[in-house]
Amino acid sequence: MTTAAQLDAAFAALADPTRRAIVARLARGEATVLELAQPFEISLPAISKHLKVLERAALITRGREAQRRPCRLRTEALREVSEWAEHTRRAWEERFDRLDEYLHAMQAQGGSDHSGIKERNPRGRSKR
Amino acid sequence: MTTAAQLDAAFAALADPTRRAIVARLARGEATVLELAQPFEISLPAISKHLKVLERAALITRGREAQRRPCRLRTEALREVSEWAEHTRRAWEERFDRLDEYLHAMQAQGGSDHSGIKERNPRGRSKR
DNA sequence: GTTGTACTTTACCTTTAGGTTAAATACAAA
DNA sequence: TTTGTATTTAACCTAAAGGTAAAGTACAAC
Repeated sequence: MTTAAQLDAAFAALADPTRRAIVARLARGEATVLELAQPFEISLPAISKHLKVLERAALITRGREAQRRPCRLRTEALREVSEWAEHTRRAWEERFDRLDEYLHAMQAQGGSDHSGIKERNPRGRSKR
Repeated sequence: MTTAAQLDAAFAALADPTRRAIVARLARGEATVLELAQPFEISLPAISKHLKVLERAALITRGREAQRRPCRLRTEALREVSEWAEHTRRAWEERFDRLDEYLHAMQAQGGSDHSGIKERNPRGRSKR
């Protein structure tokens, strides 16, 4: 179930470039905190905080292996993010298709659109 | 071209729930500032600021129609966001498939994985 | 039980994000 | 040219985000 709060937490977590880099790193496989910290110049506590944010956003889970805390990516939240963006984008493009048809119908009978924005189809000519 | 800065701006812009709501509203069609502000309890200057953030992140464009500034969604940035999330997710799932195969090979000859995280395939059994 | 390793927590600082109200701008209409 | 409508800019406030250093916890190994 995609609660609004879930999406919210995921987007907020991914807004930080360090956190996105961590997520990208984890996509290549599980890693410990020290391993994740290594590419960055910030302190370990800072990394620790970032991981906590990612965990609360359900973007990662943390295991335990002796004194290490290996991190693993969770895919659900990532999928929700991508689906929200795709769904929103598609909604607009479909609407645009309809508007496009409408405008051509209008143009055929000499109408005008009054949009104030210069006509510029973001995808070039509409498919279909 | 997907510059890191572009993605960064887009994710940062979408981190705010008000801004995501505005984007979702715009997916249903062009709207003026007043129209966009209407569902929210915050002041007009606050909306204006949000729109500026969205514009700088290239998530919207703004036209001009007399004293109105109709906003229109741009799809490129949204696509980049969704592609980043999908790509990252897929990278992990593909890696997981390989690990999965490896683990089963190990299991077949009596090995152990030492991961510290309880085995739990996020997608159920791996496809292929 | 002391030492080392891998973190996390606490207490703190500084910057920025999101909000406000009041004033400014841009244009239309009377 | 005054008035109204739509929106932005300016000045300001407050809370939260991201960072730090220093102390605390957990576990392994000696």
